[in-house]
Amino acid sequence: MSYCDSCVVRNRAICAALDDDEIQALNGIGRRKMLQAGDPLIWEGDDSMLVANVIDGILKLTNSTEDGREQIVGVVYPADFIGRPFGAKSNHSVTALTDAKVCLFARSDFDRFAAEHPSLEHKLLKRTLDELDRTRSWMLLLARKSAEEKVATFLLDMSKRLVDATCEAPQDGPLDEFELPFSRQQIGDILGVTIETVSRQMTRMKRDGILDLPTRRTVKIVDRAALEMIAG
Amino acid sequence: MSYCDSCVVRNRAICAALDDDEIQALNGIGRRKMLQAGDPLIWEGDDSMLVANVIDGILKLTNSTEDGREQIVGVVYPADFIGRPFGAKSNHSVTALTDAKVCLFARSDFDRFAAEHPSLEHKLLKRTLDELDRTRSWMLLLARKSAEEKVATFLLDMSKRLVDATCEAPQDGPLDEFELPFSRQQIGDILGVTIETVSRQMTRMKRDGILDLPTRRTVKIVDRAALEMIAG
DNA sequence: CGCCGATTTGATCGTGGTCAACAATAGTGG
DNA sequence: CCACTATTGTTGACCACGATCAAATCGGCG
Repeated sequence: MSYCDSCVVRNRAICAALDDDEIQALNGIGRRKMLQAGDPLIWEGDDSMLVANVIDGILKLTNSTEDGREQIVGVVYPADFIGRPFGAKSNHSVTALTDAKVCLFARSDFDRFAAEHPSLEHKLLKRTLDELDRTRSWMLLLARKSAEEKVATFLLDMSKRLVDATCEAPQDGPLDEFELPFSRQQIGDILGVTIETVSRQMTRMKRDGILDLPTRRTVKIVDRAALEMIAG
Repeated sequence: MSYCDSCVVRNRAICAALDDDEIQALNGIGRRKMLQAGDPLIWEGDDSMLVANVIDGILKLTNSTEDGREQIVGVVYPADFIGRPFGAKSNHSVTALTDAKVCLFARSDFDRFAAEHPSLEHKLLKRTLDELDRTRSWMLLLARKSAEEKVATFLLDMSKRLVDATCEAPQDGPLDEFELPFSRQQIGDILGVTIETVSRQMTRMKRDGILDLPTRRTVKIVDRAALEMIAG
């Protein structure tokens, strides 16, 4: 009997590469951990001792300058992988944005296990390549897009990414209404703008009939075509 | 007899994971290709049919908006890997910045070969994880740093990255004088600023005695400490 | 209801973009 | 080797977007 048998991400996380015996072995070196919103998991610059799979919740990866400017460089969702195997240093901090549950491994244990299970490394490689592509696309947004384009692109991205996180029933298209898992400050930290700019852009889109904002965290996309036009 | 026997990156590229027999097999599915500065290798949005190892030269990876704004999302040097194995689409264009030599594979051939050679995938995974870390660190620069900080950070990065590309004799520390492999336009495309801004920052640093700029492409770091201070 | 943090709104300012002219260098042909 | 041109880089004037500072308002929670 192992935790993994009932794991909700058993078939989506990199664990999907493993058969039952292998899962059993992996289970032996991992442990579950609950995090509350705001809890840090890894600190930038620390020795990288941990890796993890996200079971539930959303976490952010951040880089900071010495004088305190922060940039969110990645957001991880259930089934995503966290941490830096085969490396000595963590280059970014990991912090829970919502209450979260992760499956935690000592890096050295994981490294050893991975080296013996090529199919696991293969899945991790595919995942890492995908993440690299996504990250590179985001660079174009950070460096070249206007505040308006950034916010529009962000909202469209959310409406796609939150599909399976939001509802039990599988849904194919993007969501037209969803709860933001981020505060305005965090949206600013993702887009590289200030909270005031995020706020102004969103209220302007509401005024223009593109969005509806029933509550602070709820977004309803009224005119998706217009939003896509703005996103560029 | 294979090309690989005399390959200058044989021991630094992912090929280093392979023994002589395996190299022989890989050699069978690859071919060499020369590129001139400016030649495209892969187009953004194309079906991803190619992957490659860089043997010599420098290439850029770019993303563009529909209206023509371009962002360089990565720069690859000798021994680096190019392309998107196990995926359908290329998310960015690849173009030679200098004359270059690459070792080219059909993606499907490479995918098959990689699946049979876990040690190759392991090297590729480590490389991809490193590249992801580097890319994420660059996001902080793009999103949060001032033009002055961007240029300073860029020059310091160059002085490290160009060490083994520049001179035959191995040198440990960063270079204090080097040739930029980029035009002002390309530097702007890397940093997410305009050519005028790059130019102004560099001439200001020259005026302040931090740099010397003997020719357009030559940079001499006179006061490294000051440059590091500015880079933040 | 009253408090506190999050968000919105407003006024002002500065960095870096834009547009334009000019300078310097590389490239080409006589 | 020099004249001519094309390309690349520099400099200046001006402007706009988004940052900053400040105040008002909203919303959650005891």
